[in-house]
Amino acid sequence: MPELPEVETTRRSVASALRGRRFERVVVRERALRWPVPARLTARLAGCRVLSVERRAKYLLMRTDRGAVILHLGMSGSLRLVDPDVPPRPHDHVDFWFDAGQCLRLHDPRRFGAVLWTPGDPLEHPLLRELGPEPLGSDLTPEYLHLRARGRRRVLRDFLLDGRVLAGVGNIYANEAAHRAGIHPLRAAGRVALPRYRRLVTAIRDVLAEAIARGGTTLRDFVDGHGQAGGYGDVLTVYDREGRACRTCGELVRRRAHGARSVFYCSVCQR
DNA sequence: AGTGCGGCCTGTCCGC
DNA sequence: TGCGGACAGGCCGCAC
Repeated sequence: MPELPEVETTRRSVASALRGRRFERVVVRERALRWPVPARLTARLAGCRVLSVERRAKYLLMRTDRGAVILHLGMSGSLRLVDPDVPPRPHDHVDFWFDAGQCLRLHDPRRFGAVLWTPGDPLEHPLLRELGPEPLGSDLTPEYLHLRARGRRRVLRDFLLDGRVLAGVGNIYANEAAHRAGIHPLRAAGRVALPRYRRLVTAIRDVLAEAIARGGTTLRDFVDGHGQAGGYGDVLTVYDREGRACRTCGELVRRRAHGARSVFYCSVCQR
């Protein structure tokens, strides 16, 4: 579910409340997430001061003076700041309590998310170490993508979903960016020329930035740290719009199954 | 080395 | 109304 814009929206909505706070305790109601929530988290975290809340790809990093908490929202996860007296709902698996009474609560029905602790640099954690460049950073260039795609027969949509190529782009924004760039998402990544990768990089950046500006995409249940849904779903051009008119040319948007997930595109605008 | 798939989970929706 | 199956925003780990 949450892709880069939703994770970034979450980060922005909780960062100022958490920065400078000390962890008091962690309440784990369900340990069986993507990986087991580390045992004795309270013992490790109590007293640690939050230096910053950062994002890398779709991971949230709560850096402290002794290590970092790595959070992932998986397909169905969300984080909310809740008042101390709010009882947990089903699937509210983990509470992080802070010294001034704040509670950061992880909700994740499908339990594909993760809560991890690392005493070292979280960017060197095995799950993060091999990640490709941040799409909104200066490391992502048309030349980089073009080079990485050389000889690759994998379709563009899947190429963009590969975290080692590009960090944080999921199925919604890969489809949206391909549409904005006018490239068919099922075209082999290695058969896209450099000028089209220029358009694609611009499209990726613009789509992600606009999605962040609108607080992310809420298809069914995404909310930010204040419980607010995102507004980018209103302006999606192809994703989840099968049979509806392309906002550019009026042609009906098509959907095709590819691998485990759907590809959406306009057969007129995208070649 | 690059590629595709199974599997991890719950919830929702759709057709019968 | 119930039931089975498909599908959903991620991504690791494995077999080829």
